[in-house]
Amino acid sequence: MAPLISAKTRPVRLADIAKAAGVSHGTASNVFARPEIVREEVRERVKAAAEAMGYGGPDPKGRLLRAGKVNAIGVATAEPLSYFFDDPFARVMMASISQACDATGAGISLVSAANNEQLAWNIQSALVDGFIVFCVDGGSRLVELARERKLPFVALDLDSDDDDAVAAIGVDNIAGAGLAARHLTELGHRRFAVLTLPCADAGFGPTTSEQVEMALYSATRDRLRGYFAELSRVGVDVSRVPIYETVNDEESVWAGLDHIFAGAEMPTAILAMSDRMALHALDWLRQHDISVPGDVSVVGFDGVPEGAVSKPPLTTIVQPIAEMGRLAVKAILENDGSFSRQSLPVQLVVRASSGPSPA
Amino acid sequence: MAPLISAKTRPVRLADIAKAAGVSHGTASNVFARPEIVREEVRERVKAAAEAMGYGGPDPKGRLLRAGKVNAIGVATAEPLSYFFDDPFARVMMASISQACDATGAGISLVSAANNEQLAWNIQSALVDGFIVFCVDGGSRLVELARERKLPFVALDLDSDDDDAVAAIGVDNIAGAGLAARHLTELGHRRFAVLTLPCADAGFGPTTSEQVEMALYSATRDRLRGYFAELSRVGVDVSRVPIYETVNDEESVWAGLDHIFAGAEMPTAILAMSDRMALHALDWLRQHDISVPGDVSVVGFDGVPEGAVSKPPLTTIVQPIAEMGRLAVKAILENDGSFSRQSLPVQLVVRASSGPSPA
DNA sequence: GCCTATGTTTGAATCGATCCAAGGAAATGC
DNA sequence: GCATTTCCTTGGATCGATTCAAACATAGGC
Repeated sequence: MAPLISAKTRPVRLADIAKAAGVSHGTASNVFARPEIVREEVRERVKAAAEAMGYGGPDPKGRLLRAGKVNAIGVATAEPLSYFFDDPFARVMMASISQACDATGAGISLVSAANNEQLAWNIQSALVDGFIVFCVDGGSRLVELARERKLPFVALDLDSDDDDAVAAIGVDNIAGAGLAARHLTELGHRRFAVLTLPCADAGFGPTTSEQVEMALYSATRDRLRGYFAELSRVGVDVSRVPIYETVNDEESVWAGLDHIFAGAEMPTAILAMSDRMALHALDWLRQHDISVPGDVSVVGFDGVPEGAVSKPPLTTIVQPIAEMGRLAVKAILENDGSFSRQSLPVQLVVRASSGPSPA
Repeated sequence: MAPLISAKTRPVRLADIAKAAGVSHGTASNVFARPEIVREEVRERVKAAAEAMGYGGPDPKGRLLRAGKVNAIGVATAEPLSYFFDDPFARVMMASISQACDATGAGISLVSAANNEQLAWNIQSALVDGFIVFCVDGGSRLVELARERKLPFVALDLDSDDDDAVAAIGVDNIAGAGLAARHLTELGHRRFAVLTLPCADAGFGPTTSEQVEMALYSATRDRLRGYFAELSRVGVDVSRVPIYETVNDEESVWAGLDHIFAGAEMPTAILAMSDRMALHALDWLRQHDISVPGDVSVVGFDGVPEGAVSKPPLTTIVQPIAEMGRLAVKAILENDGSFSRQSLPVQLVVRASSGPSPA
């Protein structure tokens, strides 16, 4: 049986087994890296020495420095690590990113952190060949940090205000939001409420379109612009449309609906900037015996799989998530130093959560 | 604006900016690692040089070699990478692992591969301080590879047949399966069917208990043993209980049920070795207008959150997934060279998918 | 016996940082 | 003015591998 590792002993190095086998370290290295070029007798001797000394194979730490390439891409977000496994949008995106990575043999490192300081350090010290940056929240800071590493990186989701030196893959949020709103106005809705993604730092509550305009992240701004452009077009007074800022979780969405439906004029349609919020909204409405789409219609944004099987199935704006993931990985791995910004089309998918306005 | 990276130019090194700023590399290093010990005037000069030359900060590749610690743990599985985001059990487990990592500031590297050869290389070259090994399939090979790295590692799920030099965290599968079976026998069921996890390499179809006994992975074996021990106890002839091997996806589960319900004696109860299979089974039964639990009861295994909201909610054996994740991370990070094997308790959670036997 | 071709092995250089003992300069004490 | 302390800076050693030109050995050709 191989000797157990002890916490005390210094790990065995290639040089140690080279000495033990009486060969140079160059030869020892070849035994592992290019076994075919070393004479069989020597090869066996080195391998035997390695076995006897409990050598764990060439340490990637050493190899890495020489080789330069890590062969892994980092996926970064300002959320805690568990975001990757909890959030429906993130999961679908990650699944497509991982497929692209599998196809090319690249690994994935999850980079993230609870607090801001930790995040900076984690990005600075991540062992990766490039970053894919999830711009859900705190996007600009994240982009800034990633850029400082001078490694290839792509931002997921276009920031229309960003300068063009940032490679990005995203969708046209204004057009998508417009599609969602138009779907509802065409169904006759005139009284709306909007659930927005986080704008300022961590907090939820009623907000205004001026505040949303200052949102850190452009998807939030653009989606509101898209909604309001369409609503204005049909004569809705957007200054009276309640906007509730959430943190994209159940608690804040429910608080938002408590607030919205406590108002004098109850909306007949809810525009949610993410499917996650929309799904939480459906739960709240069901619990309050408000019929969807009889009393209230709900339209989400993202196109996560859960939306297809919710009760009722969710009308939403579908992003080509798989395509975005594939393009992002490609952009990192085939990085040629050029920056590119790609905008992908979105699609309105009508399901059962939206219907004609009551009244 | 900082100069753009070009694919051609060799990246700037710490030594380059030290030279440019007219200081030693030692001092240059201190500017980034311990700025407080270098004189302000010098610090600014070096920082200015760094900025001017487009230096991306100390390369973690270099630091790593010196420091020795990666500060990341690898999570390995023999499935493709997307398994981490697709599979409900994996997701819950990963969420708890990531929480534990966040708490300690460690990163996560996903290690996996489409094919076996690639997998070996990926494990050998993963830049991690230790491994958590998901033993869903091909477990023993994975454990072998991880062990060869001589890094701390923990297998998730105990393999009762493994030798004791492998640290592992798992649940008592025999007892858990017994609990599931007893629940059904107490409800009066006597006609059963079993859906098993993969036994041999990739393939699905009817199988036998002898075949399952040869399953690569002990959880499969143990769960069947647990089921059959209980069924035998109440006098069921287990040799006549149909066993269908799936690959834990919708297609193979549905094929299994097609097969099982085509038989002469339709079962009144289905024992599924994972919630994922159980949930697919519920879908199949609903589509075939077979009432659950009126006609058929279904009991799963794992305790994933989806089971609580399925139609009907799933009776299952709940594993303490969060606890397992936390312990696994702790075992890696606080590795003191000792091996430990921990078996955690499971719990029967009765929901609406199980009821009294008809007839 | 000399020259070439072929196959192995060697040892120095390199990757990019951090650490540390030692040295130098300025400030303080007496 | 000399000794002591304090504060910065220096440059060599180190982390663990890979790579490559050069040295060496052996065999074969003539």
